[in-house]
Amino acid sequence: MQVVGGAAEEGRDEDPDWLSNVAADVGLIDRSSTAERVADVLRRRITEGDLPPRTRLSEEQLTDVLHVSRNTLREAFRLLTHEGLLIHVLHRGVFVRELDEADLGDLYRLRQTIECGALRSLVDVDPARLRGMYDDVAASESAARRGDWVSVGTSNMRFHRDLVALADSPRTNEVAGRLLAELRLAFHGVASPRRLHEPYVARNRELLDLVAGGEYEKAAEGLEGYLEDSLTELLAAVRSRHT
Amino acid sequence: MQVVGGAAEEGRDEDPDWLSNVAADVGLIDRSSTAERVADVLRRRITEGDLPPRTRLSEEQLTDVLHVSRNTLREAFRLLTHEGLLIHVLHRGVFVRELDEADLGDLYRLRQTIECGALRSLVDVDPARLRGMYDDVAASESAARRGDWVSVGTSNMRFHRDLVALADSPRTNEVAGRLLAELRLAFHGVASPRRLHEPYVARNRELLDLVAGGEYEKAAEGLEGYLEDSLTELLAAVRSRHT
DNA sequence: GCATATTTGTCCGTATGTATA
DNA sequence: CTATACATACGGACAAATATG
Repeated sequence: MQVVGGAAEEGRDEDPDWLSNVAADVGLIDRSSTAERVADVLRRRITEGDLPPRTRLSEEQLTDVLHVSRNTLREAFRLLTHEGLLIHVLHRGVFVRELDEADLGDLYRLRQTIECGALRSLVDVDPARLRGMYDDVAASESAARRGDWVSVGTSNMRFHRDLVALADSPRTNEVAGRLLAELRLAFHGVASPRRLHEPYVARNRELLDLVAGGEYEKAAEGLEGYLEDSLTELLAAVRSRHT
Repeated sequence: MQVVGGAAEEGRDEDPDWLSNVAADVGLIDRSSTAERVADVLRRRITEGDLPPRTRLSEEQLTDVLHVSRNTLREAFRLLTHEGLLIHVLHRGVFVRELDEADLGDLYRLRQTIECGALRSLVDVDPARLRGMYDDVAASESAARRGDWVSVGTSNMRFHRDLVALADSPRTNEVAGRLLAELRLAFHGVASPRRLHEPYVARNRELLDLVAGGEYEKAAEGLEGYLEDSLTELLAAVRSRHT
């Protein structure tokens, strides 16, 4: 398919390790099946907002564009459906998911248990592991100064992903990743992304300082209120969009 | 396919609501696709222990037995792979997942945050909603008196599923369901299921009484220790099996 | 190490069933 | 009610990778 180009066209006897590493760095993951690469493309289009909620993904149309068979495409659909980005209506096809207010409430409640639970499970975090999160905060601050609120949102979400990752639990990471991906569905198409993201830049730094100081319980309590406020803002934003 | 038989053979103009309800009750859900029904069959075989971990699921073999095409079967594989019950090795096929000790530790840590988080989020649970859980406990006690430890394990897991369901969060339910399904992979093939399940029959009742009394925080704390003990037992059991 | 057989990965064409105009 | 469009499911085919001798 066109995305990976002629990477594995000619039958090299052995792909050296550095090759797959480079491919991973550039984002052209080659170790995966065609279906997963198709899913990667669609996931990006969705999370970047090119495919807004309620968009129908026609099998015929996409097989033409992506140059893959319907079977392969359907496998990609399955992947994304189970990530919550698509919904599958029997005999009607797949659509980009739209989140209603109940979904948002549910999403934030689970975020609260997952993220705060991750914080509370911490013991003696190596300060070196917080460097990435300080980078995330710095990226948010820089983007905020530029007024690039979409980028602020992106690095805020990366902050939360890295926060959960401190707990070193693969399954927790996976669940958190899915929640954050779903959340992006709600962020796109909001009238004022500034109100949605700006307040949390400073709060992220405060939170991170608490973690750096080993005050995990305090951090968890702070995060609880943080998420409640965030949900309130988000609900207000989507409500104003629908009127 | 043969599993659902001739449920919706003749084209009735309108299925009355009670009909689909009955179908759901009996477990012959007809609204699903063939792939999902195939996945249901395989899921049952796996969770019941008929297909032990490391078993390879041959496409050719299963298409013969289940009378479905390879494409349909592969869609079912995809579903179960994303539930964590199968692993998919590129160009080698799918295998029933085997959990190592790290998996078990990870699983229980996430269980702890999810289940205890669900308990802590409760406020004023309607006592009527606890009836199902009291039934679960009664079923465990009855099976324990019979010495049917596998059934004890089954109703214990149902207890935990219903416990999480009290929080009324669809996503939390889904995550908890997947965790419990994965857990069953580890339970089967254990030498002494009694040690694994018996101690928790009484503890389930204690826990439930705390919930009935509105002592959610106390229940959550109790559950933490409960799960730690359970993990210790489980690790000992799988270790003794591998020697 | 090599050649062969087996199995999976991918794609295509088609027939059937379902939803919507 | 009919017609159209589309998803569902099937079977066959070939390529690619793996396993086996």
